[in-house]
Amino acid sequence: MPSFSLPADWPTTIPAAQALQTQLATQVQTVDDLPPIHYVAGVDVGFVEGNRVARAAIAVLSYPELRLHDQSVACLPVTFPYVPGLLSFREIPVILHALNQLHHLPEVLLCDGQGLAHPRRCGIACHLGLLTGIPTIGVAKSRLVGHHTPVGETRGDWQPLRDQNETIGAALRTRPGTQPLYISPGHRVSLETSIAYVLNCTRRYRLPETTRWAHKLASQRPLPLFPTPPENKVL
DNA sequence: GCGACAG
DNA sequence: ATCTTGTCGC
Repeated sequence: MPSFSLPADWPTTIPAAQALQTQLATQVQTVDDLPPIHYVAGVDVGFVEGNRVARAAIAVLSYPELRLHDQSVACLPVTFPYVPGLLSFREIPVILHALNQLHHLPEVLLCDGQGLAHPRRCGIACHLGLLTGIPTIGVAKSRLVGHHTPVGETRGDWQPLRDQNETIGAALRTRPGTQPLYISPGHRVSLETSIAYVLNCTRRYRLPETTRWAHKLASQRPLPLFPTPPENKVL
């Protein structure tokens, strides 16, 4: 079993978190450096208890069959507010906890959110990739930064997502008649390869099967340890 | 000052 | 993210 942990100097303030992202961005690798892929995983985080507790779920699927192979769910009190651009500081602690409970680590991780397509080029996919060494891809349902021309209507059509005169990701049509997904490299994966994996993990829905499984697990009610016995009402 | 703003 | 019923379209 893996044992990833937070760095000792984990930021607790917004300025410190932003400074760390600027520094981490210099270490992000956007050229392909992946082993042969046999397992792909999706990560998702949900909130319960009135947003006071974060629940992370990871679904590991065989590749390219996309059959569920391993899974884990972890909970942790929330310690950082939601601030656009600082998502990783809110979600990574509980994600590491869930990763540590996996029996089999995937060779690539599809994250819910941006990778390179971030104001400081360090979205949650980059951050998680740097902390774990696992190749990561950012898969977001909406845009954080950057602009693009209209995307074609056919599955697989895409347009570069640009910001400050550089390509930071892609708006990808994974299903006709729905909004495009925003794909960007996390760590150790190129944009072209990121797009290919997202398409290969997507069947008949807008979201990849990895993300759909993780979302399902994260929003699922935990099974009671002691199920309520059937009542013995006297009628 | 105003609009934008992953989950 | 989460709160929530019905509803439009293939």
